[in-house]
Amino acid sequence: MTNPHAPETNRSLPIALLRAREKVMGPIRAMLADVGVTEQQWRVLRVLDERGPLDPTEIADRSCLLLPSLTRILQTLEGKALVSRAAHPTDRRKQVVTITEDGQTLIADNLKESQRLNAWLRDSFGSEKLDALLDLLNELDQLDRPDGR
Amino acid sequence: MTNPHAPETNRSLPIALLRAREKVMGPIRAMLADVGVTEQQWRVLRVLDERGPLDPTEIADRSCLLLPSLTRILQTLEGKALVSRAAHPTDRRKQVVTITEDGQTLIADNLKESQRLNAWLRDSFGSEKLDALLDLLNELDQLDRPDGR
DNA sequence: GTAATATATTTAACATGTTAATGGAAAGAG
DNA sequence: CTCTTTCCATTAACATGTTAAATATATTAC
Repeated sequence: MTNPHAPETNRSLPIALLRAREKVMGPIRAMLADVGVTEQQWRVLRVLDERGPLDPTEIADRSCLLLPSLTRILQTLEGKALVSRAAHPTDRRKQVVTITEDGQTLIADNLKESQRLNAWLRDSFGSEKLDALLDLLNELDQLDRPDGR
Repeated sequence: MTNPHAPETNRSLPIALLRAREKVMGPIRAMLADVGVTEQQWRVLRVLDERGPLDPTEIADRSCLLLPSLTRILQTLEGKALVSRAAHPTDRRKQVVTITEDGQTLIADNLKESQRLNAWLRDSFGSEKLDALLDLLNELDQLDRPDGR
């Protein structure tokens, strides 16, 4: 059974986005499960690794997480000693989150496999189609919603 | 701030799918919140309304939900008297879930607004681009994953 | 017909999504 | 300077996502 889905739901954009995301994330989740981090924890670690120490609000924006979720994720990551937190030097409302050496090691150990999965996607789906898809998704993201939020 | 996202994350397919989904679902969620049902509960009700009584496994497949989630959702919907459940006539492992009149009324009362939001999307994004996007997403969904699952 | 296997659904446990409310700290208005 | 407002982060409460285990029933193999 290659495609068990009814034709009508194939034309529902929310469902199509859901299925596509599951297709892409499945293998990545499997890889991360072996290391003991979730997809969201991985996103946070990568942001911190790429951009250096950040405050939670900026982490949330860059990793597409809501702050309440991020709060819990940072607590988990701190418990695993993959990140550390310090008070902001001037603004005492903020804090500064930094990836630890253990965190950087975890990223380094799995980046190659992650890139291999990306390469698989680009190869099997086609480079032109992948770029076209990304362009369309980014265009869609820039629409103004009817309720203006 | 129209587009606060760093350029590199715009080329990450999982993130792009996440953002696009949020863009499309935001207004729908707002509409459903007024009625007191979640996005997932709405999907279940629509499937039952369109296809008639079904067993949980088929509902899960058609509404893109995992069975443990669906179990809880059906309990909630049954508590709200929007669906009813009965034993399967021949196979006692299965059950048959049916949408109630209240459930059908809820669908009818909100279908027009839902269609209005779909029309907004098609108008503002463009009919050709929307179809192209759906085609690409469906193609992506038919790839075989490298881990074969 | 019984044992082994497979299927349908539920439960459990933990993580995240989502909205609202809270508490503490900075910024602005007067 | 004080009052109000805004901002940052957390907590709370409830719903769902995800994987594994449990339960009950059906099917298959022998």
